[in-house]
Parts: sequence; C-alpha cells; structure tokens
Amino acid sequence: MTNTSQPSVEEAFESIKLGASEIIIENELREKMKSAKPLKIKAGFDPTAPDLHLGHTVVLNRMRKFQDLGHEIYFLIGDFTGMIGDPTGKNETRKALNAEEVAANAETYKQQVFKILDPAKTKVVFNSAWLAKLTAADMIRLTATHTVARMLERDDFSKRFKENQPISIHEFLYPLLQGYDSVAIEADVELGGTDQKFNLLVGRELQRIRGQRPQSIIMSPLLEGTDGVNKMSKSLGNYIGINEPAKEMFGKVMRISDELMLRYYEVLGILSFNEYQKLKTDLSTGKVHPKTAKVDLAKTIVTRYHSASSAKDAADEFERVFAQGALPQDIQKVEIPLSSPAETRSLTKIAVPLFADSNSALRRLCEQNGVSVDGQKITDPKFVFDKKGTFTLKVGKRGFLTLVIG
RNA sequence: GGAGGGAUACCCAAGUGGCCAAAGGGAACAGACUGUAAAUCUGUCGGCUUAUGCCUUCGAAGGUUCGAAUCCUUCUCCCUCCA
Repeated sequence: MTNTSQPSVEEAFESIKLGASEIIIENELREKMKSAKPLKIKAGFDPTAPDLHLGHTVVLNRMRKFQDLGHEIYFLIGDFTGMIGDPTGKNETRKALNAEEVAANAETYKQQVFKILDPAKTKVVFNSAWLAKLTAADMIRLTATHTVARMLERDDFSKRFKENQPISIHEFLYPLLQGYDSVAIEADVELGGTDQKFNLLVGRELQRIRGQRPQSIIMSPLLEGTDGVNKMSKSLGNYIGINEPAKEMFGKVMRISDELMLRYYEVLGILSFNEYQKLKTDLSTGKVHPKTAKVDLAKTIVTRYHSASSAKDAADEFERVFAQGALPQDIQKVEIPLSSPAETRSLTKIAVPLFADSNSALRRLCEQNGVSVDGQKITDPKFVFDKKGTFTLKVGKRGFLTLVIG
C-alpha cells in the first residue's frame, strides 16, 4: 500500500463504497476507477428546495470523497425538470422558475453546498442548458425509448396505478429527462438515493442507446427524519437543515430516539465501520451512556456545519437549559412601560404573538401548566404585569422571554 | 362521447336533515416520567374578552327547509368502466 495521499484504487473504492446501499455495477465502477482519467460524477438536485438538510448530505459527502480523489463533480440543478417535479403523487405540476429565481436559488445552494464540496473543483450545471433546447421531435425520440409497461414498473407509479391515483403523462417524462441529463453530461457515475433507482437506471439505458458507456450508479440509503419514520424532508418538517443555527441543530439531534441516533451515525458517515460496531456494542453493554453518544453525535454534526467552538457552546447551553432547567443565554427581551394600558401588559398580548397561534392556544397552554413567570405557574391568560421589574417568561418547552416592566 | 363513483379540518378517514365544531387514527402541542430522550400515560387539538353564547369551516356558487356536511340545481377537479 502506498501512503495516505495516494490511496490505492482498492482503498479508494472501499471508501466510496462505505455506507452505500447499492452499487450498479461494483466491478464496472472499480474498473472505471482504475483508469487514470478523472471520472465525471453526477448528482442532481431539485431547484425548488434550496434548503439543504442532513438527508442531502449523505450524497454530498460521497461527492466530496470523489472530489478528494481527483474526479470531476457535476452538481446538477434540475431547473428544467423542476417544472415536473419528481413524481411522488403529491407534487402538482410546478410553475417554471424564471431566470432570476433559478439564479437566486442556485446562489443559496452554492452557499450551502460548499460547506461540504470544494468550490474550486465543483461544476454547477443547470439541465435547462440542454433540455430547453430539445425539439418536439427530440422529445418523441426520447419517449420512444421506453414503454408504458416499463414506466409502470417504477414503484411509485405502479402503486398509484393500483390505487387509482392519478398519473399525468408528463410525469413519465421525468425519469427520461433525468436520464437524458446523464447523456448530456456523459456521466461516468451518478449518485442518488435508493428512491432514485428507477431514474438512475434510465440514465444507463439512454446512454447505452446513444452509444455511451453506461454510468455506474451508487445509491445511498435514505436518511430518516427526526421522527424516525419518514424520510427526511422539508415538507414533513422532520429535517435538520445544514444552515440552521448551531443551537437549533444541536437540540434537534438531541431529540431523536436512541435507535435513530445509531442510524445517523451509520448513514452520515461519522464513524468507520469498525468504530460503528464498537459503539453499538458499548451502548448495549452499557459501557457508553446513550446520552453521551448522542451529545457526541450532535457535537460532530454541529462542528461540521459550524465550528467546534459553537458546538461546544451549544452543548453547554443545552445542558444548562434542559438538564439543569436553567435559562438559555440569549433570550429575547421585551420592554413595556408600566404606564402603558393594562391590556398591553397582559400575558395574552405579550405572549400570543411570540409563542402561541391564538388566544385560545395560549389559554390552553395556561390550563396545562405550560406557562410560568419566574418559575411560578400562571394559569390565567389574562394575567397582567402590574409591577416594575424584570421577569422571565416561559411558554411551552422552548419559549423564553425576558420582560422588563419599567 | 356514455355510465357510475368521489371531493370532509394539517394528513388519512367516519358521518346521508336536527343529539355536528363534525367519530376514529396519525401528526402537532402541553403535563407526568426521563437523558429536553424514545416508548408510555394524561390532557388539548377552528376562532372569539371561558360562553347551557356568538362567528367561520365539510370542493365552489346558488336553492329547498324552522333547521343542511347531509336534499335539489349548476359549476370545478379526480377516479373507474364502456366507446
């Protein structure tokens, strides 16, 4: 074996393979990696959700590895295919984004993606560059490559078909266009989640038809969201965004279940296979306390997207606020003069806009012992602050407010 | 083009004239328990100065009725079968 700066092909292959759920085809990929020529690595992203979360990072991390191995990374923004939206049955046909919107989203993307990828070595491309140029005749030729029966093999389609859910014709175009992207880029490898299998395979097929060497495919497992059940997605609200403030991020990681914590360790590529096995045993034998392991996980993740010091701060604050029941460090502050009308000094007026959806919601919180002032439970939502002083208001689990009456 | 079925709150889903602000489940929220865990248990879960009251909501607009999510008309969208 050579030194660490020049890993052998086999080592490189193993590091790429780590955490992948499926590779099509392993030997083919290994062969490709043996050649001296840098490979074109493709991964596509939806243009409408430029808010990256940990789920996206699974693929991004692997892109980074390829990058470090000297390959060419194509970060593809599906601005054209975004008009369709990957068919999930829930998406409706989307409006085409205009040039400014695409550009704006791309900027947001870059700002996040480059927390993981090396900007100097990343090619950001838009599939409208070639898809918008396709003529109707080109489209017909493209659609002629696949049968309806083949399309219906796609899990999502077959399911919807069986359940009498609508499938629009244009949804069939999505896999075809995504596959065509691979042709346009002449991709050697495409990365994606396991849910992308069908689309990724279409790419291989189209490349073969066009006389190109079919791309190899590396699929990553889908990361479950913080609920531990559904895949992480913004629309389900079960995500941890990589742009979230450190404390927020830390708290969200701490709130996942122990089981999910192991999953995150595994899928997010935080530990090597051996380290992962060891942690698993240590947890089951009680050698490592689950909370410790979770704090470590949260720190590692926060360090990745922020810094070691903010990770430490977040951990300290977390311990202080939740384990010891103390107050967070920076609480928002509101000042109200004692001379103002009693109504403006009422709990309802102060807390509803900040922490509750409606007066009724606050009333319920009060009834349920979820509201306190300086540690004293307040059960009357009409409570009025009628003394000078500084009060600490707590509403629900995470609503803190410093109130100055003067 | 013809025939039939459907649209209910954040999601799924019951409800076919008054007892419906609308069963049940999920999600969410609060409390208990804990490691801010998860699981579990309890409660809440349209809004309104807490009210045996009012307002808004059962695809949309009209109508019948003392009274409509429920009946009628028109419209929009979806599904199935036939062609």
